Amino acid sequence: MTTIRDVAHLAAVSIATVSRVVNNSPHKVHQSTRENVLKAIKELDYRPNALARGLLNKKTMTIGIIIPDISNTYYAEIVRGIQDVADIAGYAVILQNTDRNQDRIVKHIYLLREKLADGIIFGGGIIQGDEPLSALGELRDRAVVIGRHEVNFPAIRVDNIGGADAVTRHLIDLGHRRIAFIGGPPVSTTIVDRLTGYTNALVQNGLVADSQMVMYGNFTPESGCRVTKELFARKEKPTAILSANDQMSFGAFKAVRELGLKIPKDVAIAGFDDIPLSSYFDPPLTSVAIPRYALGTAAMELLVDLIAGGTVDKIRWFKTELNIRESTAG
Amino acid sequence: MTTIRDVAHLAAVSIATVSRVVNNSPHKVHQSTRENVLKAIKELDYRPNALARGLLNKKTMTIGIIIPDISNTYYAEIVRGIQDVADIAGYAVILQNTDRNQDRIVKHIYLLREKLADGIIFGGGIIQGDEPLSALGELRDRAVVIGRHEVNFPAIRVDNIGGADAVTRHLIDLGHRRIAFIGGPPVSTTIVDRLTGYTNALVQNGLVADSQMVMYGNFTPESGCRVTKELFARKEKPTAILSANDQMSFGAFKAVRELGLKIPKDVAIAGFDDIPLSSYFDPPLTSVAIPRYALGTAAMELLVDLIAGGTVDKIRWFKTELNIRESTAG
DNA sequence: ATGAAAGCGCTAACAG
DNA sequence: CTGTTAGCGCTTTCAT
Repeated sequence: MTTIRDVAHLAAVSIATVSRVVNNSPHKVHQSTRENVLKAIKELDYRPNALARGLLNKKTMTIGIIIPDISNTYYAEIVRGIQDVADIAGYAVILQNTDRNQDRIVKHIYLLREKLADGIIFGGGIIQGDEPLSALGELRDRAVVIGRHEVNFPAIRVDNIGGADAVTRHLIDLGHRRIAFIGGPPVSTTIVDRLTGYTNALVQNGLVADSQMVMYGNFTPESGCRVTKELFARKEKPTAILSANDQMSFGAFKAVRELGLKIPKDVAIAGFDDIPLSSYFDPPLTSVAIPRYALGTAAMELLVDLIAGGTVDKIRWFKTELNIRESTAG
Repeated sequence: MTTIRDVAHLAAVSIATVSRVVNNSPHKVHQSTRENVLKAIKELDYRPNALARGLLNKKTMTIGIIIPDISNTYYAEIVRGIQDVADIAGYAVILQNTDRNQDRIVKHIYLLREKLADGIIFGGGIIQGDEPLSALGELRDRAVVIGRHEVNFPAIRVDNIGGADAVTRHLIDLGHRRIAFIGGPPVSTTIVDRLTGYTNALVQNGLVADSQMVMYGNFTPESGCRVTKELFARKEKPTAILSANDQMSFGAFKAVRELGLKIPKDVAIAGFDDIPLSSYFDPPLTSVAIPRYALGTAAMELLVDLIAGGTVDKIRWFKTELNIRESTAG
């Protein structure tokens, strides 16, 4: 491995001069000296050691992302947004999956601290309790969260209540009165908000929020299918189903097909997320779109600000968008 | 930030002793001393600085993954596999998206080198030319690739030829004679292999490989839809379509529906990847499954070996699996 | 069993 | 304009 010393030797200058050239230091370096150094650098294929650098100036140009699961498209697109901004800003990104396991969250926070990450983004899932907080240490004021959390870090939030309200109203406007809601694990604030929006819309339109009509899946299509079948095994059957993500909606599609019912004639179905494939199902799915990629870019931009200036207490809201398709309409 | 020095002070020992305790060094440390140190560590919430460590022993416990696009499920699951193994082995993972841009690949390799990554995995896309190779420097023998590349690093490969052959045979066995193939960008070795398998199967069954029947999309459902419509605008229409990924198959579904044709009665459709939603479409899609997650875990295991022992020239093959569903069968 | 000290590769005063 | 040097936090001989 070639070091700054090797370059200094070859260029017959001191290591300080090499450092100045490498860092485009304001310190003046004679043009010819600079060229010599540059030539030596190229010849030796020299790359400054980022560890040594970081050790000195406590800045590693590395940030960490902590998310539940990268293989979930939702988070993957957030990460993509984060990455793209990080890339431009010159940050490397360390990715950590947690599977919503609090112990792993804490472990990963510590790891990021050891590596002297310049900042951290909690991309989803829930941060709760004191442990993660105390684990953060000096990273505490270099953290951004996406979503609604107990902690009050600068945050990127989505108007899930508004989104759920809008899609529920849409179903009500179509004449539906028995609208079922399929949630995910009820610990998620996202789910809580979507359920709240749904309930609000019902109540404000003079309908009863029947707890019998609320079921919980686990975000997979399988669970959507299973839960839908349960719903239709009741005497009071729904005429519309809103599920907390598209995957479960497609499970519902399957269940409904197997029951011999038609969408949207016999039952209307709507989802959340608006994944790219939603318009390719038959019928195309009505869905509440979340600007996932933008969530990521915004989070990283916020973090860059935070690292640079120490801005705090910012919350940036994102709106959802209701994309009406044939699974509820035509 | 608390350092080893602070701990030494509080525990009234030397920093050497603290280091021994922290690293469970074979060097004997008296039990009572050890306990004192441990107490001080806990009290100060001390975490060893990984940069300083890495600087000294040239080992950062960090590896890099270079992939085309994390928001693509295919790669996301590979990354997940890599991460899970990395996590257990104690490695942090730096993720880099390239969008198949060679300049970014090179830039990211350099970055990983600067950060003294212990190893690197090329998770997809193509590594070509000398530039990436020379950029690797000392990382050259700490690299693993997934897929078939010009470079000959230890590799994880998928039997795409066999997979394409199997699904094509399946279509032939069903009586199809005009089978179209929708590929992705033809630079991809994956696509080349799938096309090869398809062609082989045709030829070995005495059919002509009609170049008119081969189209190229770009992996999106939109492109699948567009290309399928083109196919059906010809006089010689296909009776079956094999596409290089499921996304394009679903585009084909849409095109076929719009043409008023029935699947599989009028046209059979099969894809590659077998994404989770494939069995939720109507009809469920026949698809060649790729063990994405296993590809990731295997790659990371290989890299761990490489870092540890310097094993080389290993290639590990993975088989595909043909999942027959109603889009081709009954 | 413990400590002192060298030095990993680099940057930033401080001299000259 | 260029060089010398201290020291970032840590591990590891080498002494004691």
